[in-house]
Order: sequence, then C-alpha cells, then structure tokens
Amino acid sequence: MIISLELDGETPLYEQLRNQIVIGIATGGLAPQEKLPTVRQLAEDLGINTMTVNKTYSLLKQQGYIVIDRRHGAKVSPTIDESPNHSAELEGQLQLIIAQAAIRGMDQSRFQTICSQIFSKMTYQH
Amino acid sequence: MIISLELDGETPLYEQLRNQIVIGIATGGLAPQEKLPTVRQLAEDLGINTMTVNKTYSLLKQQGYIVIDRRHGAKVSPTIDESPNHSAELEGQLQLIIAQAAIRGMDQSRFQTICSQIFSKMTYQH
Amino acid sequence: MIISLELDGETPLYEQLRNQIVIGIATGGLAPQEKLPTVRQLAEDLGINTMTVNKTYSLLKQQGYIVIDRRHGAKVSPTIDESPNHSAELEGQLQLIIAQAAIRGMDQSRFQTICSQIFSKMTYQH
Amino acid sequence: MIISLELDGETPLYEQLRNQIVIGIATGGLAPQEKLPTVRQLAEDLGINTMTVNKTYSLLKQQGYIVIDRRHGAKVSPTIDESPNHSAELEGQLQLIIAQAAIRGMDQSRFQTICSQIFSKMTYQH
DNA sequence: GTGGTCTAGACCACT
DNA sequence: GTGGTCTAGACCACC
Repeated sequence: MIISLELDGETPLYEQLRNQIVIGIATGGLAPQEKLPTVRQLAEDLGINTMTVNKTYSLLKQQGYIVIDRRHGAKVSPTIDESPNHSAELEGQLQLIIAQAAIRGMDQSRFQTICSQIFSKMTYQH
Repeated sequence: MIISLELDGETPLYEQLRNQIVIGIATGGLAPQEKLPTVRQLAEDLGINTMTVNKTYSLLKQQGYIVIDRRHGAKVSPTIDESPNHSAELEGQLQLIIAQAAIRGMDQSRFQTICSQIFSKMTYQH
Repeated sequence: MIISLELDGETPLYEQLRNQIVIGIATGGLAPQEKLPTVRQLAEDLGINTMTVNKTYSLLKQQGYIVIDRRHGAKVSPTIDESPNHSAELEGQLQLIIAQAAIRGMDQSRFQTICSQIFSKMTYQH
Repeated sequence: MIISLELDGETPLYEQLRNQIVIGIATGGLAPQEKLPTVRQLAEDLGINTMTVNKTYSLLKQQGYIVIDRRHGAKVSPTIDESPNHSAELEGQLQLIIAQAAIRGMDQSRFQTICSQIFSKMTYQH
C-alpha cells in the first residue's frame, strides 16, 4: 500500500495518514486482521516523527478501525462497528459537497456516475 | 436565512460560516445578486468577532461565490464559474466519505438515495 | 482547586491530571461552565510539559467532561451526557475493588459507610 | 474457573490475569489452599507467554494472595493479611469511581444496590 | 522489539 | 494569547 503525504498541506499529517489508512481498509489494500507497520517503521518510511504516527494509530484505534495487540502491534480490526450516528454526520458532509458541486455546474447524473465509480473500488465486506 | 455556529466544534468559525453561506446559495436561501449583511451586522448577530466574518467574506470572494463592491457591500455573484479542476478535488473528498460509509456498512443504493434527497433541495440554476 | 501529581508514580501524568479534574468536577471544585487554566499556565504551575496537559484536555474533551471554545479556551461542559454503557464498566471496576476489600476483611456495612462518606462530598447536579 | 483475557485491551495481560484470580479467590472459585495450575500449563491454556504468567504469580505472591512452594507449585494462601493501609488505597479508587458515577447521573441508592449485589457473591471467609 | 509516555522547544491557525 | 501540530530524542512497560 502506497502512502503519500503533503508535508506543506493544510491537513495535519496525522489526519492525512489516518484518511489514507481508512481508504486502504475500504479498498482492500489493507485486509481485516492484516498487520500494520510498526510505529517506528512507518515513521521512518514516511520521514516523519514517531509521535505523529503514534497519534494516527491512537485515533484509528479510538474510532474502531484498528486494534492494538500488546504482543504483535497494530492490525486492522476483524470487524468494524456499524456506528449508528454516522449517518447524520455523513449527510452533513454530503450536503456541503453536493452544494458545491451543484453551484459548479455538475448535474446529478454526473455526480452519481462518479460515486458509482468510487463505490466499485470499495471491496470491504462485513 | 438561519445560520448556527458550533462555538465548541472542531471546524473553524470562519469555515462553518463559509460553508453555511455556500449551502444557502445552492439551496436558494441566497439568490444570485442578493445582498449579504454587512460584516459588522453579521458579526453582531452571530456574536462573533468582525475579523472572523471578514475572513469568511474574503474567502468566499476569492472562491468566486460572492463579489464585494466597496459602495454597496457584498452580494452573491451573478454567475459562478464552473471551475474545471473542482472535479478532482471533489473526487478526493468523495473517496474518503464513501470509504467510511462502506466500512460502516452502508450499501450503494442507500447512499445514492441520500444523495438524491440532498440534490432535490438544490435549486441553483446556471 | 489543588492538584498534586506523583511524578514517579506508575499512573501516567496525563491520567492523574485527568482523574483529579474529574473529581474536581464531581465535588464542585470546578463548576459547570467554569473556565479551566490555559494549557501553558497549568503546565507551568505543575512543572510539566504543555503536551502532557494538552493530552489531558483532549482526553477530557473526548470523554465529554469539558468543551473547548476556540475563543476562550477550555471550560467544564455545561451538561455531561449520561453515558449508557458506563454502567457495565462501573460494575467491572467495582467487582474488583469489592473482591479485594472482602479478602482484606472489610465487611459490607463498613464498605457502605465509606461509600456514603465519599458520596456526600459529590455536589454535581444534573 | 474460567479466565478470559482481552488481548487488545488497555490493561496489561499480567494485570488482567491477576485481577481475575483475585476475584476467583473472593467469590470462591478458588478456595484457600487450593492449588493453582503451573505457570507452564496456564500459559499454554491461555495462549500467552510463560513470562507473563510468571509475573502474575510473583505479583500475587508479593501481595499475599498466594504462596509458592518450590515442590508443590503455587496455591492460594491459607490466610490473607488484613492489610491495614489497604483502606487508604481503597478510598482513593472509590473516590474516582464514585465521582464518575455521580457525573454520569447515577444516584447513591442505585450505586448501593449494585454494591450489594456484588457483595452477595463474595464468599471468602476469614 | 512493540507501543506508550514525557520533555523541550518550535511554529501555526484561529479569534 | 488560545489550543493544535510537529520534531528529535529519550526512557519505560509489556511481552
């Protein structure tokens, strides 16, 4: 799995990293139960501080995407909870994105096509 | 048009405000050419600093959503560019949102339904 | 409100700090809406690093005990959710404590007396 | 006696194990003088490292819960000290637990009821 | 060898 | 002036 960070972007590094790992899980780049790199290893590979990776892992753990086994390090959660209130949050995010798309002249069918393309790459199974 | 801010949220105030105005434009709460409140007025109504509102207006102007006339204040742009490179940015945002939705157990048809509902409220016409 | 940390204890500093603030809220040393010291100030007062205080505040925020207002810093939450699954967690903790008390020869009435004394100092109102 | 460990929990394995054995002693699952499994055996049963079990046994011995005889292995102490300074430690733990319970909206009578239920399962006799 | 914690010191975004 | 982020480097607890 390839990870690329924008060092000078506006999104915090730990959040960029978190996002890419989440996408990796959804698209199958990281299978359930698969072991993640160690904090040190990943930090070195990306050229960033171990604390930053540490924060990412803590966040992912707290959100249920990964579990941290004291014996073998971090791995993708075998099952991920179907967070109930996630739906409301999702709608809020979508509303803004769709508002911008509508203003920029994108029609609904084009939007749905893009969604379909993205969805077709999601291989995560419950 | 009603605007509500979460003072203790994670999103910066100026960005929350910007987002709500964009949604207002897309859903018809703010018509093209419609005059916006003065910086001063809006700041007072919302109980926030004028600098914050100022930053929001500057951002909206820079992104083409509003125009600022020194004499008559700010108003919604008569026409908004169909920014071409907006598409790439959109896909990036959607990818993350859809990844999270997929992991949380939402299937594509449910997702499309939600999109349709939101789209049906968008009244902005080019 | 007085806070004292064991620098060489086994409990992490950020957790000791978190615990004392929680107790402060429950016993009225910190009223709802009351402003907490700034991260820098508290770090200096306690002679520890700002990052450590920062972590404490993040944790308290995440657990709903405090809110962080971008304008004025951190303050005690006006209302704190009555976390539903807290009950199970509580029972687990109590079971261990009571087991140890029973083995050490403490009878139930004595235990209840101690609980009553502690409870009488809790002034937090919903 | 059944022991179950959370490999991905926050509590160290040796401590989880220690806690469950203490509860076992208090609730009668392990009688005074009863022999405990060998380090080797227990480690294998639980699928953990022998060092971990070893550490647990050392801890339990040091705290007076078990005695270790080189010839016959470990067994539950025939009598356990009524450690006097245990009381202070107990109060500290209870204070935090009760503070959290109070904030989360639990009233004293409900709390006392839960304590009674737990106490009724404690069978350890001095 | 793993993650967890802490420090000292720095810079940035937000208001 | 607030909290948020990041770094470099260190030590510790756990297994």
